[in-house]
Amino acid sequence: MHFDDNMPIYLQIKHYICQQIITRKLPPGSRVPALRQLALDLTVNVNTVQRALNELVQSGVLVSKRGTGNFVTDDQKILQQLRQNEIETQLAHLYQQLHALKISPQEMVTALQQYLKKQEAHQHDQSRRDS
Amino acid sequence: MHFDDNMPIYLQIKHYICQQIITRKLPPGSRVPALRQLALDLTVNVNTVQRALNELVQSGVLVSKRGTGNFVTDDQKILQQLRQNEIETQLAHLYQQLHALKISPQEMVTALQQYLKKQEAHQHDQSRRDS
Amino acid sequence: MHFDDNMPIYLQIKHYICQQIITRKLPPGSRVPALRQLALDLTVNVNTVQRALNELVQSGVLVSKRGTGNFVTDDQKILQQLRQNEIETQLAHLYQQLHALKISPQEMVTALQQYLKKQEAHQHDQSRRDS
Amino acid sequence: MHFDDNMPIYLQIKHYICQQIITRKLPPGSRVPALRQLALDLTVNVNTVQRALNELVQSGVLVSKRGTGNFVTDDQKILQQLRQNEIETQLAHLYQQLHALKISPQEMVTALQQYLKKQEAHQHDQSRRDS
DNA sequence: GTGGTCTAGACCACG
DNA sequence: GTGGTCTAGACCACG
Repeated sequence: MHFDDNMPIYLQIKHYICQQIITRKLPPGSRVPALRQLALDLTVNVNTVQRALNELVQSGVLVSKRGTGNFVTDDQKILQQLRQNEIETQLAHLYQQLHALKISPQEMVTALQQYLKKQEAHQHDQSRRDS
Repeated sequence: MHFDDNMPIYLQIKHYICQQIITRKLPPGSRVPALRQLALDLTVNVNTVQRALNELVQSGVLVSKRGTGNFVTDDQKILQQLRQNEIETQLAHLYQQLHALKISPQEMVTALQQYLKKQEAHQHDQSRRDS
Repeated sequence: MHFDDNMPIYLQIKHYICQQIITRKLPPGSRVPALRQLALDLTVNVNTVQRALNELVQSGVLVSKRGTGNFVTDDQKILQQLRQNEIETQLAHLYQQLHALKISPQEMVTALQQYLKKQEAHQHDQSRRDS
Repeated sequence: MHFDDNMPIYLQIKHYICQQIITRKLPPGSRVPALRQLALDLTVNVNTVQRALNELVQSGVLVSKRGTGNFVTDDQKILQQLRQNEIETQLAHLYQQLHALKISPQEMVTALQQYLKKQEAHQHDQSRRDS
């Protein structure tokens, strides 16, 4: 994983773990990799991972069991919410940014569609080159 | 203006000025408020503003004239590019984030449309309440 | 190192580090001396060195690793380019200056050759005197 | 004329006037344009021009006649020297820079020859496009 | 008054 | 210990 130097790494790790949970790479109730393992995987200091996990435990997304590790909550409500929040946050961010550039809602949608079309074309090229 | 603690202030200032330029609140060729004035307005240090302006000068968006001030370029190519870049960056960010959540392109578009519809409704309410 | 008062120190530092990189005194992938150490060695302020390093990071010549230091890129393309740019800049400068004095390209070459011959003779004298 | 922000403008003006003298655009004994006229031509403050002229008077290249203006010296020795100095300075600068990059004298000559050849080709293109 | 450079020194995130 | 950001404040060139 690659980090953006302009944002605290622990926040980026927190976000990364949330993504894993939302996509069920870390399913409900599953054990999160050990602190030190995560630190190794992400080539990051243990303290930094610790801080990210702490905040996730605080918010109830993770449940810490002393001596055995951290587990993804199996509370469907929290998990549902986590996903909704994440998506809404991203959409709100896009809206706010483009709105500040005086771009109308209709334009936002067409701009996104164009972007996705271009993206698709690129990946087509990519996979053709790979095969 | 209010700053996000999780990002360097000078980058936020840079971004803010770019928005002003894109929306023509700072039209091509116009003078950017004086360095010290900006620092006062934004209640940050002169050097912090300097750094933001400096990077914009480096990239050709602003032109610095010794002893007279900083001016928005009137090179339409650069200004066009600035706008395009800004929009593309935002779309790329949304795409990357939602893609990581395993959301398909079609879903992205419909999610955005729903978000915008909800947004519109809110503002409708807002304006009704205001009148 | 001694600085020319008629040019910003940070640019001179930048140039100095580029030379070290081009001549492989700082080989690809190697660690640049610590920020504070460089400031001590060059007897300038930390921020001044920072600014020089920052611009080299921006241009991809250096890579900054949080908490560990700055490293020379190992991207051969960038390094190659750096060398070429540096040489071309110097030649362009000479050309422009002598051209302004109405000196023809042929004369430039012979003038350079004469200068180098004289230089060589001097160094010969020097080494004879040293031995 | 266009100035390099990284060097004092008065030095650049001084250099510019020297070039005019060496190329006889300002012949020996001729009158240098009036202070205020120069300032207008170069779109520069009067004080800045003044400072450049002062230094040229100090070095004997210009002769100031109270109330009538500044004149180029007609002392051939000084003029000869001025030209020689200028050329030698430029060659010395190139040598010093390329030497620092561990480039041998022979390489310097061939690099210059290549640069001039490329330059010639460009100007050929240019003039063909102009006609 | 205007921007550009530099210093001294604080504080932060990360290792 | 390492780099990154920010502040306060000085000094300079230029207009």
